Parts: sequence; structure tokens; C-alpha cells
Amino acid sequence: MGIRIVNRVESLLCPRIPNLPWELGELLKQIPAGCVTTFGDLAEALGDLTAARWIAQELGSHPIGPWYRVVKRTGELAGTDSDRMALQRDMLAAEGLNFNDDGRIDLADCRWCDFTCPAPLRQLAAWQSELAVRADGTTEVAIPPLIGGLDVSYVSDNQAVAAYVEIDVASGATVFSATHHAEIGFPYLTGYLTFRELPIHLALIEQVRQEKPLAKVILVDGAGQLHPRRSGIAVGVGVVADCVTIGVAKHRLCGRAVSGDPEPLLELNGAVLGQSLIGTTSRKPLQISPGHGLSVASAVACVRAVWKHGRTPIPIREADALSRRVAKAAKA
DNA sequence: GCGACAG
DNA sequence: ATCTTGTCGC
Repeated sequence: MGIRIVNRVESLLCPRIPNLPWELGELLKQIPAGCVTTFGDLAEALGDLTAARWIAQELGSHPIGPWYRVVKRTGELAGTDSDRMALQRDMLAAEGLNFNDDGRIDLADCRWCDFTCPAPLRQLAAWQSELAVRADGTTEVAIPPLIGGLDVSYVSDNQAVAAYVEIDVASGATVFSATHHAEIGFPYLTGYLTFRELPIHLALIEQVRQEKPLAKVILVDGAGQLHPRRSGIAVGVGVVADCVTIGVAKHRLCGRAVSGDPEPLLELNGAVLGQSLIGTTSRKPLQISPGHGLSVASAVACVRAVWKHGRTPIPIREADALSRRVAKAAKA
């Protein structure tokens, strides 16, 4: 049997990240005069209904214009700016659209959603699923002498600073740190944080590797395998950069708490993918789940080893403080 | 009315 | 995540 290793490396690279605002603009141009569409219809054309919230924010942050043919699923106009809503109403009325007494449009005869679009989010989700298959969540890993931390802070909506720190487990001291400042090309969408923050994380990791090897285990601010497609940001960092990662999230994206009262295991579709942990000083739990290269139990042991006090483990706290400090300095 | 989803 | 006044707790 022949050995084929041709695309092994290539397949691990990040996919081309689409320009989502541009794709949205292309969709708006397609809506015919005299028709309207909904935020959800646009989101489905982009490939995922969950993008509807982002679309509403994105369009709502612009003055009325190319998006005046977009309304809510109920037929109401979106937003709270009454002047702008009156203007939108006039523009739609000028195209022959009728409003009911309650101010809504009857979508039955003017809703249009026959978009032509490559559905970029569907492709990104498929890539995340491929990544999840490569993620290891079973290896038992001993607590290493050094544990790393990764976090990102924002200078502006499209500019960020990533920070990497290394903590000596025995003393809790920071023994190494580095930062990387870069443009961010993708918005925050629930479930798609990977495409917003993975590139800057990878750039920082590459920079660090020029200088020294990474810590054996790295905590990443965000979800691990406890993700709708088992592919949170910590999975992306671990599989693509080939390192051991643990997702440390302040909020639970998905999954159900099972067995274990104060610190329940977290399950998704019948698989245990994480655990809620409460520190000694804090009352709000953190959601721990493996990114890549270790089991839930090993991930929990590593986090506990660097979480003596405070709201969050030392590597995450230090990476957060450092990235925030550098991002703030970059503003001034 | 309920539910609400990393950063 | 970031934007921000007042407020609560150690």
C-alpha cells in the first residue's frame, strides 16, 4: 500500500478568512426594489442563522442606506432611532410597500431571499468540524513545571494585541512573556471566535518559537472542545500549532451540567467535554475543556495547579493584564 | 413568555 | 471584548 502524506501540512493551515462585511454588502445589492428581506434570511445566505445578531448590529451601526430593505421577521422595522425608522419607512413606501395599522409590513407578498452567495460561514463551520476530528481529548498528561497562558485585548474593533505568558507552577511567578499587535479581519460571531482570534494567536506563537520552545501546556482564554462543533479557539490553537491547550472560558457556550454538585462535569451530545470549576476565592465558575492533547481530568488538574486564588488561573490573569496594558498603550 | 450563546 | 457612573464589599 502506498504512503500518501501529500497534503498533511497544507490541510492544517487556516482557511482563507472571508471578508464578512463585504459579503453582506453584496447580499444587500441583490434585494430587488419593492421587496424586503429579514436579518435571518441574510444570515442563512451567509451560511449560519446565528449570524443574524451580528447583522443587526452591523447594519444598525450604519445610517439608513443600502440596508433599508431589511426588516425584522415580524415585519417591523428594527432599531430605536425614530427619525431613522421614519426615513426607512418612507423609502420603503416609495417602492410601493404597504404598512399595516400596527406599522408592520406583511411579509407574505414581498419577502425575498433568493440570494446567490458562497455561504462562507458554512465553509468555516465545516473546517472547524474537520479540526475537531484531529483534536485529542484523551491523553493523560502530568502537570508540567511551566504552564503558558494566551489572551487577546482590543485596541479597536479591528486591531488587537495578543499576549503569551509562562508561569512557574511551583512559585506562580511569570518567567517569560511576549506580545503581538495585529489587524483583526473578522467580526465576533458566537461559535466563530476562532476566525477572529486564531490568526493573531498563531502569529504570536510563531514569534515565540523563533526564540524558545513553548510551555508543555497552554491555557487559552475561550472554549475548548465544549463548543457546538467541538472546535473552540483552544482547539484551533492546539491542533494548528501542534501544542497542548486547555480552553478556559468565563461563560458556557453550550453543553449540560451533569454529575458533581459544585463542580459538575459538562456534557455535549452524550460526551463529557469539560468541567465547571470554582476557585477558592471566587464564586463564579470557570468552564474548563480540553483544546488538544489531553483529557478532561488532566486539563482540570493543570488548571487547579495554577489557580490558588483570584477569579481566574494565573496564566490567564497575567496574559489578560499584559495584553490589556499593551493594547491600552497602543491607543495613546 | 421563554431563552440568551466563548471573546 | 469594550464603553463607563455609581455602588458594594473586603
